[in-house]
Amino acid sequence: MAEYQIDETEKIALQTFTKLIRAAETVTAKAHSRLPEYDLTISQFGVLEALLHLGPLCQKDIAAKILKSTGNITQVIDNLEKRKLVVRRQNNEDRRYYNIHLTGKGRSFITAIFPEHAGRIAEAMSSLTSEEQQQLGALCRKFKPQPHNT
Amino acid sequence: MAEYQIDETEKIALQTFTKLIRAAETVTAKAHSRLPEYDLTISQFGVLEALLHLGPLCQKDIAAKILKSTGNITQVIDNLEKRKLVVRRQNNEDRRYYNIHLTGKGRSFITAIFPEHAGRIAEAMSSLTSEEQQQLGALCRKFKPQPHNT
DNA sequence: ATGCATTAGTTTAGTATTAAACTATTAATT
DNA sequence: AATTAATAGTTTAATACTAAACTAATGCAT
Repeated sequence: MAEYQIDETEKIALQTFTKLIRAAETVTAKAHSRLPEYDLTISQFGVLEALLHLGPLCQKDIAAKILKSTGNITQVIDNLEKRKLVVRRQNNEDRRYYNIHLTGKGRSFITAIFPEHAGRIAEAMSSLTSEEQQQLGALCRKFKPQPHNT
Repeated sequence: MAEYQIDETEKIALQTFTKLIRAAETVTAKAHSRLPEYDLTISQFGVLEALLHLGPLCQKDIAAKILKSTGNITQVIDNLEKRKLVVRRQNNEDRRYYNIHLTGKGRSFITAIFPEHAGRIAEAMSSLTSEEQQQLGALCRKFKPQPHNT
């Protein structure tokens, strides 16, 4: 009986795990399908979106926000800076930090494309009613992320 | 009123989307944290697991199963074959196909490590009760995946 | 039968990503 | 004040992955 319990619990966990991963993959694939048209990677988009909604951030915070390594962020910011969508500004109180700001060009760019993107996400999520989405969100919130180590 | 509805719907979709992605990321990070100790990538593990539970598969089916491109599968199978964990066997009825088989070594290897891996997934999922997991699974199942194009 | 289209798998070239070693700056300890 | 530790960001080397062009085999059409 106890053995059955253990096996059954694990079986449910495995099945749910697979469904969760596949759902996430399905939805992200749809949500990000048009980013190449804007010449943006998912990470680049994530950075611009974060800066738009949260204001200037240092690279470490950006890394935490979009779940990537700081080494990767260096390159993503490099690429965005080359296109003059963002700019690095060294913090004068603590010169280890660079605060990353949207440029005017960057702001109008992300402002212009964000609504379409949001619409695409909403569409990708529309397999669920808003009520179901809230249930899903409530369940997902119970997984506490561990801080990234890099 | 209609306008409010639209915005509210989209807002919920965006929030839920973020939570879903983060939950998937959190759980996979925990679940796969020890794979490097077995000298396996996530994809390699996925292939071995699929072969163990589903029997021999052709590369296209493997690609669909682990959500990667066929070009990538070629390389993953190459690497597993070098380590003599799997073997390619050309299908004689249709010689375009290679059926990928676990070797004896591959089978005992994956059989040995799978229980630990399953335990790790179960642990990662243990933020939710089995009932909650089943609710989560039921919600996730409503997202219908689109077939991969490559 | 001969060409056309499709399909499975491979190759190639390029990109995103990471871990780990490194530099530069700041904070803490003695 | 001097040394040590911690922190933000960069660099380096390596890997996983993809898209797209390609090869080889099969099925279909006229």
